[in-house]
Amino acid sequence: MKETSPGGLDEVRSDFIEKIGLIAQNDGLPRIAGRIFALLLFDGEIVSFGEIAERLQVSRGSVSSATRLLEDRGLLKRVGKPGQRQDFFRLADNPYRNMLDNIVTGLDRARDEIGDTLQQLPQDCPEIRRRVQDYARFYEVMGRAIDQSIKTLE
Amino acid sequence: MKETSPGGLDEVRSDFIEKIGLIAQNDGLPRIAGRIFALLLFDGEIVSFGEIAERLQVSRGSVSSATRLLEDRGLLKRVGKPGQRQDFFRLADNPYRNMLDNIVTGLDRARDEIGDTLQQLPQDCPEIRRRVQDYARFYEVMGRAIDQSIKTLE
DNA sequence: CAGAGGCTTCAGAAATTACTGAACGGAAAA
DNA sequence: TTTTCCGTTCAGTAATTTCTGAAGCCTCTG
Repeated sequence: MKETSPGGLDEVRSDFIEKIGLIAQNDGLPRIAGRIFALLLFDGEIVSFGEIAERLQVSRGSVSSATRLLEDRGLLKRVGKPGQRQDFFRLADNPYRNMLDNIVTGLDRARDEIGDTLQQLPQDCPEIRRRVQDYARFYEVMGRAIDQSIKTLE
Repeated sequence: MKETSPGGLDEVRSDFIEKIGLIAQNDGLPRIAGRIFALLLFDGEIVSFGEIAERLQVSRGSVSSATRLLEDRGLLKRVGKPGQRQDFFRLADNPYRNMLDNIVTGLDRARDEIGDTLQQLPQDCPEIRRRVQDYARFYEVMGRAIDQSIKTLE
């Protein structure tokens, strides 16, 4: 008996892929990017460009931009196969670590922007400065916490 | 000399408000919500419903939905003023703590959904299970880290 | 060199989300 | 009770983002 029985692995997989698509959307990524990530994560194999387009039923253009996005973020790796002209993809070696790095980068940027405001604030309004400082601290503390979790994860 | 000198406090404030509006948008919140939060943070005073609409040049409808959103998330507090029919707002007592709580809630939800998939996966595909488990662990570790940072912040 | 295969780019379509403004309902004031 | 003042709701509009599909370009193959 194959694993393609009704209510079996195939359904779990497609549910998973859709689920992660929504989570990605929630995190500000294109839905398709989440689905591709989920596909690679679930199957754990090297998948071709064309196969992604076919299995997810999306245009090649979408696959191109989504894979590039994921590649830039260090979530997947583009690999070549000898004798094959197509591009192939697999999960990056340390996708979660890279996700966390990306998050920390974003938090740092936010903190820096708030820091700029702080610097522009004259000394003679200490209450405002303190409130803005508290806000900056929020991003700083969260960034540090996530930075810490990178070590936990390894 | 008043603090309204050109290039002075007023400009820093409006820059700040716009900046936080964009950060909010980046975090998946309506821009207006971020602006309102920034306004209350910067001024540190109790501000009326009408004043928010006027100062930010947005419709009363937008103020209504954005303040409700921020209120639900525990970022601002709606208060009454004796002899005044208008609603007034101020920052919540512990806005950053509540922001972090909200983030942890979202992470927990994601982890739970992935956990559901894990439960549906038969035992005879240990590789898939391990990969999905790693993914769930990512959300779990991050959630714990942020939970930890709540204590740091207090 | 010609042809084919394959990724990328980009202009436009589709979908989602935010925002407005007017109508509504309720509470305070007169 | 009538009037006034406010906040909320909702239908429609605006703006943004995502996705598609065709044209373009490069590389490999024969």
